[in-house]
Amino acid sequence: MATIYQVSEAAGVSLATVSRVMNGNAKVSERTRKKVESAMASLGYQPNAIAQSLASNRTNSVGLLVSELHGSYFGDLMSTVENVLKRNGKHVIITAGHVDEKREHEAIEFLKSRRCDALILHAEAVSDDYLKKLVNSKVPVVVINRKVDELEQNCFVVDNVKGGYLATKAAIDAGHKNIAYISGPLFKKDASDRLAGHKKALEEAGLTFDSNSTFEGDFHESSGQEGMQHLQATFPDFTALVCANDEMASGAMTAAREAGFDIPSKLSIVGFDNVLFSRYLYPKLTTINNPIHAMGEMAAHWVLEHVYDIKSPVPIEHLFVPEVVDRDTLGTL
Amino acid sequence: MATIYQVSEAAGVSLATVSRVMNGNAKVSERTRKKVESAMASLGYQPNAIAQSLASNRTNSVGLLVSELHGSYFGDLMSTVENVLKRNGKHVIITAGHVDEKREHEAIEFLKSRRCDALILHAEAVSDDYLKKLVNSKVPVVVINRKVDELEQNCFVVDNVKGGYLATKAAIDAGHKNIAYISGPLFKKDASDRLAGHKKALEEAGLTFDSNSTFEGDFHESSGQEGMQHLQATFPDFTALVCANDEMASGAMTAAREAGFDIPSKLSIVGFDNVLFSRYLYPKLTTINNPIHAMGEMAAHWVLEHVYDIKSPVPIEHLFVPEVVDRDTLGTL
DNA sequence: CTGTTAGCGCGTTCAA
DNA sequence: TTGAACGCGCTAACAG
Repeated sequence: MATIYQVSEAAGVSLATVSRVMNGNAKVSERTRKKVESAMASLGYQPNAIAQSLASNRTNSVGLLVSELHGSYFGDLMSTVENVLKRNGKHVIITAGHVDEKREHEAIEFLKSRRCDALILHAEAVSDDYLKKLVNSKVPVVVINRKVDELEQNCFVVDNVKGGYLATKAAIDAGHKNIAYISGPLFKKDASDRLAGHKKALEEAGLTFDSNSTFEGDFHESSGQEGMQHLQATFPDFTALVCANDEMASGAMTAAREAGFDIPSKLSIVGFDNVLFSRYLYPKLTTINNPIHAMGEMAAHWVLEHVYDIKSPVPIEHLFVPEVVDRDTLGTL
Repeated sequence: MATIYQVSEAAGVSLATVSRVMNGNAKVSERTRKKVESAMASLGYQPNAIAQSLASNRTNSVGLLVSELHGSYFGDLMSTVENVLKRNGKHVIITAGHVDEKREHEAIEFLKSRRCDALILHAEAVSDDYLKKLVNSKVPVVVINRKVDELEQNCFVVDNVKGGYLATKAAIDAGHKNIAYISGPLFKKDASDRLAGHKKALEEAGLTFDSNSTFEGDFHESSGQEGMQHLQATFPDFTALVCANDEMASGAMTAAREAGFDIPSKLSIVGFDNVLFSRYLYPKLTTINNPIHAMGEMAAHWVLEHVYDIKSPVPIEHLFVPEVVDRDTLGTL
């Protein structure tokens, strides 16, 4: 690996001059520029990003924390964030927190130790206090899918209460009165918010909420199956089932079929998130769009604007509104 | 951000001593270790990984190139690689090449500029020559899902010919004689290999290959739909359809249903890859297991062993064998 | 066991 | 417009 020093020797100029043509910030005469450039080319010179970072205190890379590296939801998130950042010459360093406080913490510390210029976090397990400290430290931070008090300007969230409301409202509008619900793990804010929206829609329609109509799942497919089975016992007459995410909806659909229910003639199902595979399901899942794509883009633009002085092409917004994606699993009664 | 220098001052020792307690490689007396550790704690010291890397020429991070950051296939790959590496204290830096020669090249150069200790590449677009040069340069490299001549020891691949063979063989064994095929883009080695396997199985069973029975897709869901429609015109009597990956199989299933074919009573379908969502499909997709998980693990172990001297718990293998995953979309004739 | 001293490869003053 | 010199924060000989 050639170094800047060898280039300077080959070009017969000083080290500083080579640095100047690399960064193009100071004046360099056309002639010396040519000399340097051809020297770089013939040596196959590539700057050492590590050394550049140490000297300039800039890494041109932003850290991204997700909960998992697999799954459509995070795939979409990583993909969009990387896209807009790379388009602007910035790189992304991705880590996974696995929804575990210790591991999330470690992942964030890793990103900090790599001196990322900014952090984009989908942090679920770490405390609000920790996030506040982080935001008040040197490194610019934004948080996705989590609203932290006093940090509104750093958070990008979807209105989960409204999403939950819309899902159940759609079922109600289709004529359903006995509506079961499979929630996510309720210690998670998004899960409890969605459930709150569900209750609100029920109430508004004059329907009473029966605690037997709910099952607490874990956002994974298998708990959708479990939930479906459980609910058949505790709340046998439901004609519609709202699930707090698409994975569980998929599991519920499987269980429903195994129990002999045709969808949607015998049972209607509504999901949440609108992940990619929801349209591959059969019947195609009616669900609530979680604008993860838009949130990821916005977070990336925030970073570009606040850290790299690259103005965002769109106004920065922090609250995103979900909407119903009407497909084939919700039937009218 | 406290530096090692401030810690040394606070602890009343030299800079080198602090370094020693951090890295734990040289002897340090219990007393001074305590002093240093408490100084580090009270200052909230965190080593600057950038500076460490520059000085030690070690980054403790390995670069991973995938084609896309989304999709089950790459999700699985990233997830497993990260898991085994992190378990051994190494970090992963992920980049995407988007199956484009220029972008793959840039992504790899980025990883090199970050001085990754090793590279794990799922490179589809870059040339064999480039990969050979890379392997012969300083940085250790392994390639996933691509066999490069002379680089067998650095490649981890599944036997795609055999996979294609098994898929079609399964259909033949179930009594099918008119078997259509939707391939991937044939300039890709894995796609053409799978097709070769298909032909081999046909031949072996005394069935003649009809070029009208094949449609060249692009591995995406939509081309599965197109393929299905196309084949109904060119090869109308097929009772089984083999697809070169699960996404296209999913698309074909949708198209088949829209055309009124029941699966599997009227039409059998076999996929390839066994990605996560293949079991969420209805009916659950019969497919060929692509041991991406095993390959990812193996690649990670290779790196640990060759670069970090951490012996692999399992013998390193380079060729993986696919197998049939028997589910619900293949019916007997 | 501990301290001193060179670098690692590069950016950035400050002079010239 | 260019060069010399210093420093970024840390590791790694080499002494002691």
